[in-house]
Amino acid sequence: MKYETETLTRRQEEIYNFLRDHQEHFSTAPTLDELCKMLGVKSRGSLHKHIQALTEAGLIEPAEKRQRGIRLTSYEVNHVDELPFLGRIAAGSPIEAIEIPESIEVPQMLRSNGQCYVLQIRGDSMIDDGIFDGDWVVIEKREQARNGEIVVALIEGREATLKRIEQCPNEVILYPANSTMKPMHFSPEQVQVQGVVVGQMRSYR
Amino acid sequence: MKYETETLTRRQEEIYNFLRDHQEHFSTAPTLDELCKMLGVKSRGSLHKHIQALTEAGLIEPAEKRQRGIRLTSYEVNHVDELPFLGRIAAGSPIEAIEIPESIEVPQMLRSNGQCYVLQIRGDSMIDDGIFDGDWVVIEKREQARNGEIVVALIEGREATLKRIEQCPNEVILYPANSTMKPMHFSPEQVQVQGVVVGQMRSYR
DNA sequence: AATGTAAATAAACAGTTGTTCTCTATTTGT
DNA sequence: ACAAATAGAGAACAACTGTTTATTTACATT
Repeated sequence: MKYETETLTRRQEEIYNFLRDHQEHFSTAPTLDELCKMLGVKSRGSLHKHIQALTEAGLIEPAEKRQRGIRLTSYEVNHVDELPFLGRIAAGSPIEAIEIPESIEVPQMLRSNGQCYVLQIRGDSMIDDGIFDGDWVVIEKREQARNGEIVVALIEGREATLKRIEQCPNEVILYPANSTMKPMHFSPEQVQVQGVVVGQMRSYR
Repeated sequence: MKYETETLTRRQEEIYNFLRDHQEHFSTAPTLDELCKMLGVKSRGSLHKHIQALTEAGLIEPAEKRQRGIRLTSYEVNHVDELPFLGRIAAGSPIEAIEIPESIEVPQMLRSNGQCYVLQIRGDSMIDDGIFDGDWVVIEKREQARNGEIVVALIEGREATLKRIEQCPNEVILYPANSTMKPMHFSPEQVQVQGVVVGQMRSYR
């Protein structure tokens, strides 16, 4: 007998996609019987073989206690409502990118219609605007900003900071929201807007 | 045979409290066997009678599909992506409840394992703690708080506020996080903790 | 001393669930 | 055209789960 190939068969992929598409509608981990009904399969044993293959492929895992249904691996992580978590941002340094870009759950309310991503705040430079060390901010990727918006600004192509921006014809002023720091003045060429803050989240645990 | 009294027996209350205290630790709905082990009961049948009584009392409900464990009523509120949005809270007034309780999307990261709900902030009394007018806060329903936590406190049974709490044997101090306001001192009987802040969200649009 | 209630144990039952097996039909590759 | 791979049906099995019943123990009330 041959070793199993590590690629999925057509039907296995079909079933996996079904599980992915429907995982949101499962209140509890689905049963083989339930899945059979939904997939139109009449034999529990038939389905079991596919489920077993997917389990060995690491895409699925049985609910821990036995006899308690099947769920996708990292069930809650693959939610539709996730944005890429790109890294941490501290005043005066480049953005510290995450090696493996993770995902982070973000409610619809905290996003804009544009392309968004998430950064975590390092430091207290925005403390007076209610953005604290450790907070997550949702950034809409955008090159232009309106005056008064909080932006991810790249200074001299090196440092990245989160600041409130005021743009005049000949000058760009970045206001740190921290009474112990002073506004910084630049020429328009020195400052490049990378995105605008549209949401913020904090966990107290 | 007599009709069942509507009050719980000593043991029923004991078991109900156990379930309440431990619901956070259940990843899936617990089984009678599992509960037996945890409670030190050797017979599944013994426990079943108590569970049945609690179910009739409306405090517990069997997981929908049969053969899938037992959960507290409204257990799954914590497992969907939305939490009930109960109303707005302003310093010095009762909570302004929403007529029809809506739902609001809250990421897993911003919740605790306990029962949670969402309030929207009115006013600037927590501005120094980074909680602004219009922000949403995620509250874990809880009657006890640790010192330093931000709580929803009911004062004299009437006013509700969001404050940082310090509890001494003879005194409860509520600190508004706003330098223009002063800490308020109460006797322990005057202040009732209703919940603890575990998360916060803000939209900039 | 007699009685009733609460609580626990143990055994048994039926339905569910995951698993394994054999057998058959269909598709695929050479 | 033939063999291998894939897919499904159905049966059978053991473990688990909720439920019921009979029996015993402890305890408080009368």
